[in-house]
Amino acid sequence: MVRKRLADLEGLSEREVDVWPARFDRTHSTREIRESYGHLEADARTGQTAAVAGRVRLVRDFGRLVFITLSDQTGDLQLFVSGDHLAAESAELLPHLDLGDWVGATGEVITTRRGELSIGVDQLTLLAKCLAPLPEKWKGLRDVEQRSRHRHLDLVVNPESRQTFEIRSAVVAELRSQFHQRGFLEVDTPILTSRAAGAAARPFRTHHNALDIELYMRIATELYLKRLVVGGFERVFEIGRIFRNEGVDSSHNPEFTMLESYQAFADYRDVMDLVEEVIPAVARAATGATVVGREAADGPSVPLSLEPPFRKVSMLDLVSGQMGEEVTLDTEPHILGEMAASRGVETREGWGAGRVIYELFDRLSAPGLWEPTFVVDYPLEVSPLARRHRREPRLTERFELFIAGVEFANAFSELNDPVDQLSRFENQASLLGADDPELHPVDEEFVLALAYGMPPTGGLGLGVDRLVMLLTGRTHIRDVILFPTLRPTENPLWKTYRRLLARRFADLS
RNA sequence: GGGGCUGUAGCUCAAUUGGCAGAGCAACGGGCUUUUAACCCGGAGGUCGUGGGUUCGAUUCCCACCGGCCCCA
Repeated sequence: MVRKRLADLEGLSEREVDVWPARFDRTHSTREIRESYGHLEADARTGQTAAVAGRVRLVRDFGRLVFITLSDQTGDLQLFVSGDHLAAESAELLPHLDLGDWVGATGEVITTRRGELSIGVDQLTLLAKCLAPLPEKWKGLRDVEQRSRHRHLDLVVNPESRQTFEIRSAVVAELRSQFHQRGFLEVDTPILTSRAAGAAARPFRTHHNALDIELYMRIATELYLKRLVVGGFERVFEIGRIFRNEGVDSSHNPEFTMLESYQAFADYRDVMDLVEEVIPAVARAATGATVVGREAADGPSVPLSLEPPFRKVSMLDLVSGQMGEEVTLDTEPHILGEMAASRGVETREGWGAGRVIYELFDRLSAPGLWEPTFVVDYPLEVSPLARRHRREPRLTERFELFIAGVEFANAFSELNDPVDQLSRFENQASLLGADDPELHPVDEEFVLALAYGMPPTGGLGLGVDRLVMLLTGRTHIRDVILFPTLRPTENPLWKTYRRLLARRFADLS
């Protein structure tokens, strides 16, 4: 097949047709044609000439008359190609036209007898040859792995996939706009760092040759951004790729996109207000609504409102409700341990009440949080970068936002006391165990920065990929990342193609 | 880490109680001037994921391996 299409191409170039033209003067997108002429009756002529360009998706060939469905980024349009009206050079091209070819078409805007808006083509130009066969036209490309692996084909044949990434672009654009509007300075902090810090996660390691040092790809942007607040940038944010050397599943990709923001003189209550404004604004900008359809695990799509105010509930109240009896930081550890064990939640020797309560929350309560919910006041042990709660020092001023059982945001009143911060870092060692791969050496530069004084600050981390999933109804993160991380494989087409293309290359030289 | 499912033509999928491998679309040849996933006729296309084992015979049964999907931890 490739051989035949290459032969077509050679045949055309021998007839002095430019088969790889450098440009084409398009006058209209297919959408513009539809918008300007969509109202026409059947069998109409407009006398208006237009030039459109796109990929050949369908061909209905009647011999002397050919209908072509042309597809560009904005939609589809029919080409009406009658042998009687086609310029001679274009007529030569027609028999060599294949599904998938990029063409330009010039002619009158008309409708057919059946009323289909069309271009009555008199000039047809090959813009680029499709040498490889496109996926099947009915079912397209279904296999989820193939769709991620060959994203270019997925985008050609699956319009809903194109739409997903258009929404993703709108989400990122609106996030950026929301933070700029509020006076946040957008910054870029290092991806290659000398130590991975700011989260509990395994980093990717790499090596810098000239400096001969180990480098780690960032697992968070948090510590750098807070150093900028120390430096006097009172509002900063970064939308950036984060890398965590961990497993891949429906909500985790080794590289993903996170927004982090920090604002001086604010606490976590202010950050809640911010999130309540930003999330609905982004939803409106990206989808036109603040209600999304979300499929329950075992049921049909249920509408989910993103309109504020969001529910606010403390972790202790939530866990108490879940357990059916009051749970506090003073609840005896063995009682908490029994609660966990009787519900199949594993705990470890030496965990304090806060750690066990967090585990109960994470395993039992969080998955059931359907409507947008701020869970507030996290135990100190699981929040090493958050300020102690102003009324209960064993808790922190921290919240996470849950929607449809998934964590979307994590935020706190930032810890700015360098003494407390250092002791928290050093306690992590005893908590995680000295050989835990998620344990990182203390970031000295960060602690020293705090020693110069960081104003009270409210910080936020927001998962961009998960937000896109929510707004597009996708349940797998790989559906919202253009090129998700995959095990490399050899494309079975490659051997054939390489041989054929190489032969053609040899003929040319 | 545990469990379940899965890999067959370029794509989407069948079939086989172990006996010549099937369809639609795409591609190829032919026909057709109003189609909408056009239609009609014809021919072609396969390392049945890889490697072993059992068997007269394995795509099918068994084992291992390589991918992938889902659920649980």
